[in-house]
Amino acid sequence: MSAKRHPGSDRRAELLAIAGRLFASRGFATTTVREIADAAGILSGSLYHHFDSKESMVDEILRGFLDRLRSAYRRVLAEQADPRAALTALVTVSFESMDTDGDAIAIFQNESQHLAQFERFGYLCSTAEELEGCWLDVLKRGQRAGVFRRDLRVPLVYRFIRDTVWVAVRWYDPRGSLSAEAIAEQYLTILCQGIVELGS
Amino acid sequence: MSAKRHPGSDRRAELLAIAGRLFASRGFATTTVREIADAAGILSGSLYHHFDSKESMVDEILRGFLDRLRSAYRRVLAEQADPRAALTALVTVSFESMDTDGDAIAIFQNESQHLAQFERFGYLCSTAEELEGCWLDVLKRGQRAGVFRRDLRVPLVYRFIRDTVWVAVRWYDPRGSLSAEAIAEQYLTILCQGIVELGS
DNA sequence: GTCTATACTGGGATAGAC
DNA sequence: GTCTATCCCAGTATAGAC
Repeated sequence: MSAKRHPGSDRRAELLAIAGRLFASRGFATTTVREIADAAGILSGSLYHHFDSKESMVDEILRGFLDRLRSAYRRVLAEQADPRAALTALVTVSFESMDTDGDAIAIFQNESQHLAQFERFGYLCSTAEELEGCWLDVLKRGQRAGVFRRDLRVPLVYRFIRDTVWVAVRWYDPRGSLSAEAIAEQYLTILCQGIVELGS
Repeated sequence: MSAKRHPGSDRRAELLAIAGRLFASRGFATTTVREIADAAGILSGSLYHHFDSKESMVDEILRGFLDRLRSAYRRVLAEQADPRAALTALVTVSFESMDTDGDAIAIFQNESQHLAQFERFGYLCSTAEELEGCWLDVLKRGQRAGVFRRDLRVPLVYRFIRDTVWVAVRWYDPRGSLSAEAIAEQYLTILCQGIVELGS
C-alpha cells in the first residue's frame, strides 16, 4: 500500500510538500531520503513510518496533481462550448495550477519520461494522453469552425502549446509581479495573434 | 585535466556519443558508468583510461554543444541585419542543431539547472546568458523597427520562444518525416502570425 | 511518531597486470 | 586500451527501543 497509514493526515501532506520541493529543485534521483528527512527535521528512518519508499512519495505527489488537473480540464470542456473560449480557459487553468502545484508540475516535466518506463508509473502515459485529447479536441473543433488557421498541423500546434505552457514552471514565480493570469493573457496574445505587427 | 590524453581521438568521440545517448534518455544521475561501459562493450574501469570521471564526460559533451551553438548564433547576428530575417535564422539554426546535437540539447535542458549549482559548470549560466542576449537583441531591434508588436514584454517573449524551441527536442526525430527546417517553418508561422484565422 | 543502530546494495573510482 | 580485482562511500531500507 502506498498510503501506509493515516492517509489523510496533515503530517503526510507536510512531508510530501517538503519532498516535492526537493524533487522539483534537485531532481528525484539526486534527492536522498536523508535530505528529505533533514529538511523535515527528522531522521531518515522515521520517514518510513509514513511512506513505503521514496518512489511512493513521488507517486503520491504526481497522482494528486494529475487528478486535479484532469478534473479542471474536464470542467473546461464541459463548460466552454466555444473553441476559442475553451482554449483560453485551458491555458489559464494550466498557468493557474502553477500556483498550487508548481513542484508537482516540475517533477512531472523533468521525471515523467524516465519514470514512465516502470509499470508502477504507467498511469503517467495514459493520463498524459487523456490531457492531450482535451487540447486536440479544442484545436480541431476550432479549425472546423474556422476560428483557427487550417494550414497548421494540429498535433504540432498542440505540442508547441503544451511545451510552452508547462515549461514556464521553470521560471514562473507564484510570488512574483506577474500573476499566472497575466502570463496566460500575454501568452494567449502571442499564440493567437503572433508577435508580428499587423501590416508589417 | 578533463581530456586525459589523445584529445582528438575517435574513440573518445565514440564513447562520448554513447554516454550522451544514455545521459539524454535516462538522465545523468541515473546513468551509471557501468551502463556506459556496457553499451561501449568494455568494462567500467576501462572508461577511466579516457575520462577522469562521469562528470567530465557530461562536461565535455555540453561544452562542445554550447561552443557550436554560440558560433552559429554569432554568425546569424553578423549576417542578418533585418530583425525578422535574424529571428527566422535563429529559430532555424536552433532546430537544425537538433540533427547533430540532439542528445546534448536534451542533457542541457534536463540537467543544466541542477549542474549549474557546481562551480565546474558555471559556464552553463554565462553561456546561457550570452545566447539569451542574441535573442533579446533581435527582438528589441525588431520592436524598435516596428516589425514586432510593442505591447509584448520582450523577456516574456524570449522565454516562450526559447522554451518552445528547445523542448521540441523531446519529440523531434531527426529521422522522422518532418525535417528540422519544416518544423522551424511551421513554428515561425505560429510565432509570427498566431494560430487565429484572420478576420475571425 | 521519532530515534538508534545497522544491514545491504550498488555506485564511482583506483592500481596494476596484460 | 582493456581487464581483474577491489576499495570506499553513500544510498535505501529495516528492526526494535523509546
